[in-house]
Amino acid sequence: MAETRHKPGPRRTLTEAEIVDAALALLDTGGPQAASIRRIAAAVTVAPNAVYTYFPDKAAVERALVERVLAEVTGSEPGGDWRERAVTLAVDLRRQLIAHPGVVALMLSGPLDGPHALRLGEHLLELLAAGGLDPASAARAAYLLKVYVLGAVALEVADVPPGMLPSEAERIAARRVALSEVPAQTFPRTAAASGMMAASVGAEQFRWGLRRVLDGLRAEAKLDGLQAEAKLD
Amino acid sequence: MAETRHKPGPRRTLTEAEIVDAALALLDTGGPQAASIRRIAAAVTVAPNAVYTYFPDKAAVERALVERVLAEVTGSEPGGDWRERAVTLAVDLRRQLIAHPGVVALMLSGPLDGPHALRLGEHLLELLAAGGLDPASAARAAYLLKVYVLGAVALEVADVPPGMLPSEAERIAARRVALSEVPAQTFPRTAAASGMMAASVGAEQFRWGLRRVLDGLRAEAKLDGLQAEAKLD
DNA sequence: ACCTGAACACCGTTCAAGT
DNA sequence: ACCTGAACACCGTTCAAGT
Repeated sequence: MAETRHKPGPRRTLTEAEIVDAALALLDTGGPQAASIRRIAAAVTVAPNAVYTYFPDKAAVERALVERVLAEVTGSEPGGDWRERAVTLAVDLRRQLIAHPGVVALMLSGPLDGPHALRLGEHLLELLAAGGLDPASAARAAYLLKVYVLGAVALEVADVPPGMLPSEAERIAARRVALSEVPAQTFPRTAAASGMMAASVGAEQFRWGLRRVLDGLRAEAKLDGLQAEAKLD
Repeated sequence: MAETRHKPGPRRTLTEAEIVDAALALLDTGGPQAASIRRIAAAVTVAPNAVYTYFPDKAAVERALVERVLAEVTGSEPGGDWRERAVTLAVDLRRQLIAHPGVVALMLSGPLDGPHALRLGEHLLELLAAGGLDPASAARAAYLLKVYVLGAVALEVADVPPGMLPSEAERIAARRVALSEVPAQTFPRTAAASGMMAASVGAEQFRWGLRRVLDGLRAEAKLDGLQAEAKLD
């Protein structure tokens, strides 16, 4: 914490990683408006424009932020049922994204073409192929799973006020309150559903939905399997 | 187009709807950065702070924008298979959101609790109940369908550069180009999948994924049906 | 190459004042 | 109540200059 005042000149005590770490901390604690270039620079005790030595623009910092978070998603070990492996990967990805709600919006604001995004996509395709899906089915299945995970996380995170990282119990409680304010006479089913939904929002609801999606894919995979066998005959 | 210069004073020629329409046009043609309070005000030829007579802050304008777009989603008529009705509703919602890509980010940046959002949610619950799903199953199924539609649209729209409203063919071509740049030696499956994916992105892929989700729900619904019958015995 | 101070063209929002 | 001009505290980004 040495309060060193720096004159202009080469230092290179700063790293891309340090900047991204500072940006992530700001995003987590203060929401998107706290993750400005100027505040990031202040956090690493540097002039605002010094950031542009390391990143061409703010979009590049945001891409690095997404990659930073995706880097910590490991994936699943080979072997075993492909559906279980898919669940493991999806749950792991969800946990990481829920821990950094601000990053979810960044993921959906541009193409997911960074190295770690591609690595996870490749991992998923690999896993599906190992489960016996032909390449075409695996490609569509991987896309569907990506849609499910990102959609579920985005909706889960949408209610979270920026800068707050409440526990799952707190998020569920907050949702319960929000849904209980729905006028029951105009939206009776929505109001009635609020009680059941609130209890199942979160990891449990996520796993349930994921199971439904995988059930839907299983039928497709079987069909493809039959078609493949038919071709072999 | 009379270039009337206005002195301060009550006019009330301006409406909330006019402001929202102007904001939507700016968002569609220029992306999120074009939909600033100042540019919206300029579009309706008014001083920037005049907007605050109609909306408390920018977030309120954004909520109105979401409602404006959701208002045009009709839903499906009663009768017929509930799965077909769900497809109709989902496809209708997708078409409306794809036409206004900038609104998708706004939808995912806060709770979807506006009147039209609630109306569509209620419509979906109604449709599922008419199909024989018990309230608890319908609530979870509705949430899953919401996740799928919003996730699919968000991913589809993520690549679209702000301000461009390319045709579906153009978006498919753009995605093909983007995916063809994936290094094939490090991500072989992703590179291989690019060819198949590119052809199926868009409305066709959307319907396919929706069918998978509905297939997954069908198994669940049957199970619930059996449980309900068992209870009646 | 790396950093600074200063400036530019923007933001959202507030305030006092005019009708 | 509705609108204006002016101002405030911010942005992202660029530029010329220093080491």
